[in-house]
Amino acid sequence: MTVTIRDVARASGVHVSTVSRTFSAPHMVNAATRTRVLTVAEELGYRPNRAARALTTGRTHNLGLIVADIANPFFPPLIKAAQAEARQRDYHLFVADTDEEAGAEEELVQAFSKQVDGVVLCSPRSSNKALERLAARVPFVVINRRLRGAATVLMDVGHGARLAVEHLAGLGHRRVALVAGPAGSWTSAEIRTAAEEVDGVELIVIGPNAPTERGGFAAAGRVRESGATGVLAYNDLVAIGLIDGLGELGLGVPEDVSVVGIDDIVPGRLNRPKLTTVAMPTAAAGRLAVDLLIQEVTATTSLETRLVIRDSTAPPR
Amino acid sequence: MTVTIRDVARASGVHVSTVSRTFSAPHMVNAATRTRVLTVAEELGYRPNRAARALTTGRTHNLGLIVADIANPFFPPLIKAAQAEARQRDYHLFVADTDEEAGAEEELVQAFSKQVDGVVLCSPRSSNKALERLAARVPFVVINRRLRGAATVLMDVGHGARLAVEHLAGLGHRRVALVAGPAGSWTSAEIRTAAEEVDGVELIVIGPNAPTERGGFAAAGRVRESGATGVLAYNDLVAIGLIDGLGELGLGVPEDVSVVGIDDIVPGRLNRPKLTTVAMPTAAAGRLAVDLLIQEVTATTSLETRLVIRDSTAPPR
DNA sequence: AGGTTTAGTGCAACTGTTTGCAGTCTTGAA
DNA sequence: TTCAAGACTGCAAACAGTTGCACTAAACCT
Repeated sequence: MTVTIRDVARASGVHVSTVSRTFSAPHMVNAATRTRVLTVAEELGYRPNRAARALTTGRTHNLGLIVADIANPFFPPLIKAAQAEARQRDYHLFVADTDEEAGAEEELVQAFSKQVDGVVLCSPRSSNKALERLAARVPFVVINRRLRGAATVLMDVGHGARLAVEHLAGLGHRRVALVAGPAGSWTSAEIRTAAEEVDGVELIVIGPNAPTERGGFAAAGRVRESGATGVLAYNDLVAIGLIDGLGELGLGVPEDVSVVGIDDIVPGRLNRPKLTTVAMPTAAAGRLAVDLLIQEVTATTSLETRLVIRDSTAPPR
Repeated sequence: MTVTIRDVARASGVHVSTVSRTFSAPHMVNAATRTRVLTVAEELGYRPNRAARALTTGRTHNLGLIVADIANPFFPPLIKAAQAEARQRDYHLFVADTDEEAGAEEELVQAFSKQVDGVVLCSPRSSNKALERLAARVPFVVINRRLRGAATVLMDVGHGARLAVEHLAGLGHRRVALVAGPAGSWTSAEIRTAAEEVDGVELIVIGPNAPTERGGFAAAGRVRESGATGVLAYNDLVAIGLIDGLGELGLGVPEDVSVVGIDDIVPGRLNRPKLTTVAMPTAAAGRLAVDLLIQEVTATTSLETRLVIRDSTAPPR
């Protein structure tokens, strides 16, 4: 029923090894034979069996991608780009989701290990110890986490945060609130130190907060009390929640207070006012991670972020 | 380096077939031997090689999932659920994206075919002919498309649309606009016929429109001209765009006109006003599709939709 | 006691490809 | 004309498992 390399060999009068070579090392076979084999293969509808190939070569041409939550709007563009890049290079991509549990990461990598040539881990929560253990099992690249010895792609949030605060300063804001993320978050720390570096504005840090819409909503009161006219939120979800919360308190955005988010997720673009935000190069990160994996290079890359100015920022009253 | 079934066999003094059986048919091996083999395997860090297993059994324990656009907010919850279900049943899930091109579907299934036990196709755009051709290659189940002979999971948009219009009618709206989707869309037709069945309201169909925010935005003018006080949009993106467009024309939602969307995507929940919408059971659909695939049953299922009432609907002036 | 079932295990063939090695046949150079 | 060097191609042994069949020994019947 399923047509194998042997069928093709028989039908085209050559040995299986020749058929094999016309697919995996075409230059080693005579042009005439090659086209003959190719046409016969086409007629018979032959497709190489990747499992068999994997068995001998040890390479599966599969990659794994592990993220915290597929449904979190931050990830889909990254997944999409990674998938596209993989496919273009004739790889297939397994996607898995830890549901925000650190333990699941290790378990997933284990499960993947015999089945992929490498895995990309997005913002892994596992300890360094655990990650080193995994490195022994399967090559991987991490996104958004510093980890020496491993291939890494970072997005330079710090730079983006600085741009954001400078943007606010440029509009004339002198008191800027930073609605921070969860305690212990690398990103949150990065944002804070960058924001503090900007001259000419007084920075009030509010937090820690949950990295969600509710977190932003809940922070609205303290933002008002702070007297800030501009605010940088930990991410777009927080920004959206904050704008909502400020609205409840009778403060309009951007008339009364300017808000800038981070991430540039779809809901921010659809929000009213459209969110001014720091765009994270998630697609580029996904692509790059896949490339690094396939080419087996260990490098640390830092991707530029940029500020997208939309409607949630304006000069202060 | 990599530990195989033979290593385990040698170390535990049994034949490879016994080791094989302790993993794939535990009941066929004596309890004592089984535990011995198991502990030895554990010590050696043995993991069955899925490629080799796939080669002999013909089953890969992999599934494919093909959607139009991973980054479209409609899909991630479905992908997430499908992935979780697959993993729970010891399957891995390839995710791929056609980027909205019908041709890519067939190509992708081809590419997957030797590598998966089945694939789930979400709202496939390919012709019936093409799909039948694919059915010969690999088992599949389709989501959101009627296709006789294939396992199918449908979401009953029609019912949801009816509920939506009834909701508007119940609030007192007598003139309701339907901002339809693209011409030739099954969903759009379904929505329309269901909406027309509701008594007591006059339905004005506006469209076809692009199924995007811009499509909704562009339709705002015609909605105003129609004199409708309530509108059912083709989906949440259209609804969000429409609300924006109505705002530009000086019409507030829900004060001046009520809007209900379809899909219940995240951006709708975060919108202001929060969108009243027809919730599609995408997660359930994803789970069910992989179940059907794994159990190899050919069934046609129709999943209930429900109306989620939030802030974009109110009684007319 | 003798025959039959049953549980547990070993044997070896098989899955579809790759690849190092060896052989054949041209070609080109000396 | 002879020899070396390529260019192709065939051979057969892996790769890491699964599984039908045969075999042994113990347990179960009459």
